[in-house]
Amino acid sequence: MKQTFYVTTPIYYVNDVPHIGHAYTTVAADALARYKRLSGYDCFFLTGTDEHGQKVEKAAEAAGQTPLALADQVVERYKELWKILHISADDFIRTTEQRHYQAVAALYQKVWDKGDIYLGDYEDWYCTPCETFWTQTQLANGNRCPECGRPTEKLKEKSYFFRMSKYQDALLRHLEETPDFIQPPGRYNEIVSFVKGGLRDLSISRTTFKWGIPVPNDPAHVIYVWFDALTNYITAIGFPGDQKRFERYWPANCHIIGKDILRFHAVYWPTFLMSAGIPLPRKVFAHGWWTVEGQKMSKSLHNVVDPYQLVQEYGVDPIRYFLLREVPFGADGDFSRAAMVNRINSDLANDLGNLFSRALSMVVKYRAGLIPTPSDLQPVDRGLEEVSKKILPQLAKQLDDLAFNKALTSIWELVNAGNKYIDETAPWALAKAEKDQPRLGTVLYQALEALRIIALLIAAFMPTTAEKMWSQLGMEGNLWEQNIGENGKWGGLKPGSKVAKPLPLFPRIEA
RNA sequence: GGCGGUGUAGCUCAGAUGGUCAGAGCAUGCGGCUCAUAUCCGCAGUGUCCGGGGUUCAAUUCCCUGCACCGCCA
Repeated sequence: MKQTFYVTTPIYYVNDVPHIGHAYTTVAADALARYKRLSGYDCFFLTGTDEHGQKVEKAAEAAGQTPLALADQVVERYKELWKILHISADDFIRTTEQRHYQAVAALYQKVWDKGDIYLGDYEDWYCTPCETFWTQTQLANGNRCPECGRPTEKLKEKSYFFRMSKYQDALLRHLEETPDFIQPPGRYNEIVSFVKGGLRDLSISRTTFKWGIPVPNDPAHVIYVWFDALTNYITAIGFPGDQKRFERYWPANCHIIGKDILRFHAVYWPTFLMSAGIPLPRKVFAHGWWTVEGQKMSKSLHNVVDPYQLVQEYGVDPIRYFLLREVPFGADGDFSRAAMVNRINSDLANDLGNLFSRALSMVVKYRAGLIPTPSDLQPVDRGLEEVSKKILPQLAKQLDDLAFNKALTSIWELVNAGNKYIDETAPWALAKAEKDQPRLGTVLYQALEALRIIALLIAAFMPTTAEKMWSQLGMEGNLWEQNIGENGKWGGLKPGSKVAKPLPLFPRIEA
């Protein structure tokens, strides 16, 4: 039986429309999922939407429709974007689905049975005009509403609480025993110090709005955001009904999230699970934020990057490449047109695209498009193979660390080696002499073989480009049925098969 | 206010029990090739490794302190 790998994105809130930040998280998860599938794993990749809560309720009311109708529309936008970005999610979960109601109720019941839920008073600051509760820390100067600036008043409501404080020591122990539980390391330290600072019990229900999952034993309450939302990770793999499937994929190998929701994933979620007696996810990875041309992305600055437009302008694979190559996953990055154009032109058009183009052109020109049979290998030929042999194990490690930028840098070692190889062997010179024909065959074969392996290795990052390369190289097997370990070995290219006259993989962008 | 982190070539960053540790990519300049999307290959640089003090035979690397920026918590 295949080893499993379960990776998730957060579920995105339907009160927001998709922007580059959502795309970033999801593209990263997709690259990881694709890589794991190509490495022989039975991979399950989950994304979806978070649809409950007061904001959605109010937005729907303002728009004169039901919350669900509003959600239905936004959900389509997410689904459409994932299609455009070639996201290979295995499931798309919505918190409004029946299966999720059942899962949340079941989780709640387990925690309740453990004696970890009690009814208490929840105190917060209420802005009457906005009908919104704010925590003390969210308030503007003088306890004013951060949204409208008007004074707020302290209100009390009944709420069910989760005994999170009870799990402080257990969580701390788990953090100490599992230093890679939270990534990157800086975030781990933050969480450790947060937990050491003491955990308070957590309010997990509300009575001030209706749009949510009712508390099983007290339907006057709805389950508050995180208890509802986080549960999606177990809903989608069969909790609680399909125990067999659930146990197959749980615990998740990696929750990929933005750094803004780290605490909920690194503290709330593990303690919920501990209480319910469910194993903890293996890893939570919090990535950074993108600024835009050096500025924070915000609605008021009107600089929110629209992924649809981006894809239209630059193409899917260049965007995916840029997002994963430009910045170490976990660090913040700047999204600028100049950086983007530079990456596309240098790495994609000049290095990879041109390598593909020059190699295939020579096969077409000198060998009528038929892949030649290699003969005796010289040191320079073996040198190229060595590069490919070297980077394979590196890649596996880099992907395990979600070091996408390093992985791509490694793959580009082979791209660069390919260009250098062609330079050193000068096939155009070999083509002139009859006696050099066998040598020419070897050289062309080696160059093309490097490209075949490159196609396989970039497939997780740039699926469409990889497919184009694969088919233009005359490969018959389905790219997605390959195994990097097996088919990443040198010599998979079949002599005699026909290659196509190359079309530019990546057009240069004139700056 | 408390605790983490960061500060290295024009730009983005990598780097080391303290002693070939001063590096990569991009940008710049020069040379080479011509198969290729005017692409590729080679060569060349420049750096008070944030400031100050200390430990040491030796510190960019360790310690203290100052400055700047960032994160988490309050």
